[in-house]
Amino acid sequence: MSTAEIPRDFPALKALIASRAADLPKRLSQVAQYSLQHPDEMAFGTVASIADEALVQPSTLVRFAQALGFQGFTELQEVFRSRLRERVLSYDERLAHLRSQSVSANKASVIFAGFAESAEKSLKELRVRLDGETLEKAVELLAEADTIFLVGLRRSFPISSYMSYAFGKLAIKNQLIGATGGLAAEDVSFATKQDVMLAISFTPYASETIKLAQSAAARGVPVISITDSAFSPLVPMAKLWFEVTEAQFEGFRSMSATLALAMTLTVAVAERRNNT
Amino acid sequence: MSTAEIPRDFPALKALIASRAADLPKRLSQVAQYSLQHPDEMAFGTVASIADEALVQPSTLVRFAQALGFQGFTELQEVFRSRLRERVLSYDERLAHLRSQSVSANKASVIFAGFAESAEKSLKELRVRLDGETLEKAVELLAEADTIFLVGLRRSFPISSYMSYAFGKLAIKNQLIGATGGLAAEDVSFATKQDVMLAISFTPYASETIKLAQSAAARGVPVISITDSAFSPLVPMAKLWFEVTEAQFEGFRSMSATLALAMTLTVAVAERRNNT
DNA sequence: TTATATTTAGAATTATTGTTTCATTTTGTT
DNA sequence: AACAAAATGAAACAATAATTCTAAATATAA
Repeated sequence: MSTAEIPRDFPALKALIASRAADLPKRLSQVAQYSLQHPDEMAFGTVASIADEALVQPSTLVRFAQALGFQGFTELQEVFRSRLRERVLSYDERLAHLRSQSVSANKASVIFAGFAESAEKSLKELRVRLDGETLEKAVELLAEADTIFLVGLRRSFPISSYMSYAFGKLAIKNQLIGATGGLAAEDVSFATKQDVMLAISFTPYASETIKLAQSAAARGVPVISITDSAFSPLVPMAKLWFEVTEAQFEGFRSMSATLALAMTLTVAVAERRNNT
Repeated sequence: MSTAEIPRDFPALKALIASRAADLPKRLSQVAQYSLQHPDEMAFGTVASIADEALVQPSTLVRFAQALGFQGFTELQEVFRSRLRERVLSYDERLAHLRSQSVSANKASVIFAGFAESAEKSLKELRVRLDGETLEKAVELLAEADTIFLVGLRRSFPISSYMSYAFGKLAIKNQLIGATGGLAAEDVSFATKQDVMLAISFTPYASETIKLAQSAAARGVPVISITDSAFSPLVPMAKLWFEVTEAQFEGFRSMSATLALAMTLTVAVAERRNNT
């Protein structure tokens, strides 16, 4: 153990824990992980309460502290507490810092703040707008589908690919269209009335998405659309449709609200299927 | 004293103390003043240490707490502690509340609220945690890269595919790995020291992502990681790394914060290139 | 001024909490 | 498979800390 430098500030402690965690015994590395994931609890809790939550014995916490070079748990806890003390202070400092910088220098963090802001705004808006009944109907329709065809290109592709991944994990049959290049039209031609197509597109609407949705609808395949306005070309042929208006920043639209809706549909469909 | 409402949150407590301070006995109002001037000490200190600093007897602190309607000092201290973890706590509480609902009602709109909530929590947390300097360095590194290699599978694939799309629109040379099946390792083998790899992976880390990042790093390709903990296997070989902890709901993690970070990197790199 | 009520200080008490010990289990090596 | 070493869990122990109690001091009212 020698007389290694014992960290007195949180960032240093974090680095130490992270580096040591791998070669620590099982329970101790379990504590290592817990400690970085629940730093607040580490700061305020008692040995017993923390041990309880981390699913270890109180003595393990003391050993953990000692393994890091501290005399006991109390000394380790002091570092976690210092983090909270500093955070309150650095809040004001951070703001002052941002204000002074935002004009010129630290451009990237300003951009991040902008994207975070627009994501939050989009979420807030969809919370208000999203119609519970449409949602229920969509879930029901998707739950009864044989195969779910997911269509989304360009900007919408992350959404459809995420849904495909999630449906896959939940053992729900689905077909992701457009992932592999030019075979989209052929893939979709297999869809029948027992299937459902979920089409996702935003301005400027990718023409291929629209064509695919139209041809599917023409053959009687129910289509559910996620799009950004009532005038969208994805609306007319849709059996059900969702309007999601994402806020934009620097010309790029957030996707948080759409993603939240996508996750909702995925999970809700899975639950619906399990309960019937 | 009657059964007045005992404040559980700091703002309410502050108001109560301020209003009562005047008509409290000398020592008690002395404590009142101290408590609002040193809320951190009130949160962390012991009865003895606080009494010492406030120049009163320990018992006075207990009487002060009781005069406000609390059972003892411990109960009062809990409110001061809550102030320091307030932000995070109230989010978790809300999520816990939603989770408890979803078991019974199982309505899709409840699920949506849950995902929206966890998205907002993730964003808020990353706002506090994201280090401006790391961000700047990452932008610089990416801006100077010849080709940007994007590695992200499974859950991270939506992120990397979005970045690939956005980089493409911004005319920044990039290579999306893993989109087309088994050629990943070969694609990556073209990367040189002039390129940069951006690797994205979260628990449970896709083994292929890790292998690709390792082999690239071993050949001297700078690697930037986006991952969810300091223990991630993507951290050791990374030149720079971002920690993004996404809140989860129903076993599915939000991706909003990661996406916001991805968009930030994309746009910031584009701007950096245009300005030099 | 005197009597009464209130407040306070300091010690005594009770409770809680951190630490240590030791038997047991697990892990790694011969 | 047997042994040694390391790690772990449970409980006992020691310390620390919160609370209560009592006597003294102070303020208040008659």
